[in-house]
Amino acid sequence: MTTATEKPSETRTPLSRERIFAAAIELADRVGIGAVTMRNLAQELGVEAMSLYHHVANKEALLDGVVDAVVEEIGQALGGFDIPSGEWKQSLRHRILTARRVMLRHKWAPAVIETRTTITPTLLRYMDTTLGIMVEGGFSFDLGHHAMHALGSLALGFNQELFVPANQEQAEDTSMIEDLAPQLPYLVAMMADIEHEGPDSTLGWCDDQTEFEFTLDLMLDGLERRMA
Amino acid sequence: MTTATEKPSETRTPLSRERIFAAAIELADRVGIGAVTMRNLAQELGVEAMSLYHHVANKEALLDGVVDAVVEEIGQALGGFDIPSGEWKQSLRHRILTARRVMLRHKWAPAVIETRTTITPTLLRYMDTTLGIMVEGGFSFDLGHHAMHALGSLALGFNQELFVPANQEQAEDTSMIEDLAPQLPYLVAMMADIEHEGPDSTLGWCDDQTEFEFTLDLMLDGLERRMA
DNA sequence: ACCTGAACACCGTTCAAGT
DNA sequence: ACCTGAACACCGTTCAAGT
Repeated sequence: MTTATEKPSETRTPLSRERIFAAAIELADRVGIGAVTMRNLAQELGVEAMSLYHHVANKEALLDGVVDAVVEEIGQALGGFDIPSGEWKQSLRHRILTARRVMLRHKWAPAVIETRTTITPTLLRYMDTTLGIMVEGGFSFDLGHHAMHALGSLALGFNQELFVPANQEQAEDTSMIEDLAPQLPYLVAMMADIEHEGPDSTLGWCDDQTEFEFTLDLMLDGLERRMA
Repeated sequence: MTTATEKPSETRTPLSRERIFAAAIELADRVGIGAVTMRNLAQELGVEAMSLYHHVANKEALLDGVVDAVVEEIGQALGGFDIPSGEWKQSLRHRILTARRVMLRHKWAPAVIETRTTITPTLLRYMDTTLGIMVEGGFSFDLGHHAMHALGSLALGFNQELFVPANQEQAEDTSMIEDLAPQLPYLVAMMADIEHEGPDSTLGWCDDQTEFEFTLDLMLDGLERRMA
């Protein structure tokens, strides 16, 4: 598959942190993050599990590296970590929507990012330029600081969706809601209101992109007001 | 310790879902969620691990029950799931800050909640009354629906803090930032700006409560504007 | 109806050994 | 310097068996 000649074990590409992280991302994209175990990952690389420990301290360090590589990918999608010259609000909006597109390629990434307890160099650079966009746009450091907290994971392109259905059957199983309907007048009324809009609307009608942009604009508008 | 007489194995309290969930919460509060294994939890209840499976289908169902119990605790802290009569913005603000106080008692809960893929009855009731506050306050169902998405985990009292330092040493280790300082002009300037405010300010100066309320008010103000 | 013990198929990781 | 194989101490869970 690769351009390497097929002579086995002759000039085997040596392991490296970059190769390991790239393989982990590829594996997670293909079979899910749950299947990214040290043993599986090693097999993917044609190596024994213990060989990985020569390049990463442990599994936590592996996941740190994976997150770092994903943020690097955001940087590439942005054409580098520069501060664009235009208006801050538009720059920030574009940056966050770009990050979101990268996250949509790696649906497992938000969950992994949220388990991290250490920051990575690439992420620090990403945070710095994000703050830079705001400061160059007229934010005080104090407001910029609050804004970084407020945007939170949104700045990395995801809004933690609580309770995404694990599978299709689950998404279509409304029996619990039907049982509880008398106790849920507002949710039931909301669903009725939405069905009124179109016959193909059901409980799963929410459009993620729309909701993401609604939240993003809610915050950007609020920040703009506080700046004034 | 309990009021039960000490006669062993005579009138042992039978296992129940409620007892199991309560014990799991107590154990998580005391030793962390990572130590809540089926074996440890069983030992805490004076029973074998396999006995738990007679009451919960598996570990996922256990965690679902735990989340349900935590939401129930929010309900109790609110004095029930009723819709208060006052102004919507104040009611919603109070509700969310109350949820936050409960989460501060169970610091592991946000992470567990974010791993859930099924919704629970108690959570549905909590969501319904949250929506109810907005609708009774004049929101359209459409705006209320967007608002539920926008508030997201905030409505349960937490704002996913990315990269909380795992320990004290890590929080005080600024060597990586110092190495990268030339590439982080805005973060460095922000830190300098804050030190200017007071000599005891460091990188860890952020006050969680303040940041939480900033984000909350940012969103509530934005929703108020969109309602008009 | 409820609980148990042994066993299975996994984990991440340590260690001593190979080349 | 880099990789390996066996082993250890854990997991969640199945199964057949007890009372």
